[in-house]
Amino acid sequence: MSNAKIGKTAGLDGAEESLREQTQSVIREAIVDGGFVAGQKLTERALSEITGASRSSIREALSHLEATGLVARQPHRGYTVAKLDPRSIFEIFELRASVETLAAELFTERASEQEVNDIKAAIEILRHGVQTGDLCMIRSAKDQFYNALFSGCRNREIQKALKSVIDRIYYLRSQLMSDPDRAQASLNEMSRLAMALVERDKDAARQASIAHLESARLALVKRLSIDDGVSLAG
Amino acid sequence: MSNAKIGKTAGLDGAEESLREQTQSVIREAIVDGGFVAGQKLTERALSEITGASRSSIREALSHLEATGLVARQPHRGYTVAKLDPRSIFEIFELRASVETLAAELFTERASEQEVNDIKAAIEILRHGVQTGDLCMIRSAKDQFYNALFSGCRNREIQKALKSVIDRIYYLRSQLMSDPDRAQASLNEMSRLAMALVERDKDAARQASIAHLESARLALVKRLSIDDGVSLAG
DNA sequence: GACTGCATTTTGTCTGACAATCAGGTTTAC
DNA sequence: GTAAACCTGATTGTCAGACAAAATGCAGTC
Repeated sequence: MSNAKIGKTAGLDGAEESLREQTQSVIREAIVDGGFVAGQKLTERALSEITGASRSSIREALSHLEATGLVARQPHRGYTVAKLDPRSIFEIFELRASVETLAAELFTERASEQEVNDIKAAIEILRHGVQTGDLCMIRSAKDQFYNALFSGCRNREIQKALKSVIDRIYYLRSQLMSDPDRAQASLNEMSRLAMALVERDKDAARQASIAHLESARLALVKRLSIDDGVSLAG
Repeated sequence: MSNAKIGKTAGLDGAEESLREQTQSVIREAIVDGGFVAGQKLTERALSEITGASRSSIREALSHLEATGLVARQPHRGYTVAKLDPRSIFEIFELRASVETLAAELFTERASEQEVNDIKAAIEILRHGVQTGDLCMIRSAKDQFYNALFSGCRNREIQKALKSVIDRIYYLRSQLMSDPDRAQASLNEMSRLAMALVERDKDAARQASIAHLESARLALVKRLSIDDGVSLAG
């Protein structure tokens, strides 16, 4: 009965993750991929059945995920997939605008040639994905882009901070990218950013990063039919 | 035997924290206050004896703290208080310089009069603490200052991000503040920042924040006898 | 002193237990 | 008919105890 779904992944990866970590990954991925939707209740028994892990491991995993902000706990009511109200989305973008822009600036100073090439490659894949409307390709291209950016800025704290907030809005991305106009606009913005990164032009990177995030935020706000003025106030 | 050290804190606080959360707080505070030193091993049995909680609760608490970066886990070797190498300290300050400065800027736009007054009050306490060399007072004044700043910037994401990195270098603060010169310098810098915040002068706040963090970083680096060039490279 | 083998400790995980609490439906009172 | 009171089943929060696997420490050997 136990280990039914996760198993030992015998010998293939040398990583040797603990069961709790694997469980955590399963839950995390289910959330960011949209398999678990925002607000959904996560009962320990259900997770136990899905993952095959015992309540102890599930609870440890949930405790970790709670700290990352992906799930929320209500006393005696258990865990739910964290909900993002418009206000939180605004706040996340405000933070991202600052940190991600810093990451871009640092990238221009510190990235290796390999990382610069990764950026170039990611943009090419992204372009192809947008042309063919392949959401999956778009997603993996963006992942690659951001991984190169994070790696190139040579700052694990920035990486951690960004990863955590991006994780939380990840599931909204596919919603946005399914709109071809937004996909095209996003490609243009990211291309501009990529060009600045490749040329190691700090100022241009800064501007492109800010522009991209602002644009993404507006698109999201529009998509969620939120009056920006309201979410700004208070 | 159980609940020996934590107990129910009967009725005083309406918060009604779960035992796991209380345990977490106890461990966290022990770390940031320096009761547990960096690198120290945290065995489950020892923590269990200290807090009175069972292994399950301890492990949940540790799992949460691991996510916040305060403790580190090594497979089959358990948890230790997270160690900060010079590189990480540098990275944290780089991140802080960006986010904390943003917080200061936002404060000038969004803070309530109450929060402005809290800043003023905190600086007065800080001044008094520095004059008398009372480290405890200095600490609580800085806590108050930062709480007001975080609250006034009206962005919980920024608050969370900053709290988490500041927690991790908290224990270094008292080391720095025990040097009267540094304490005085810190007071001057923070006064300048406070003045800008009170006058809601965004540009001045930005500059003061950057200056303060850079100065704090340099002091820390000097204190730890680190060649800045080395920690910057790579 | 370096190395090997065994005993002890610790981790990682599971199971089963139980009180407290919550959620939902049912009965009762007005 | 609605609202309050009640009961019941599910779920959480926590504990204790179990056990294999891994790490650690130590004694004895070379």
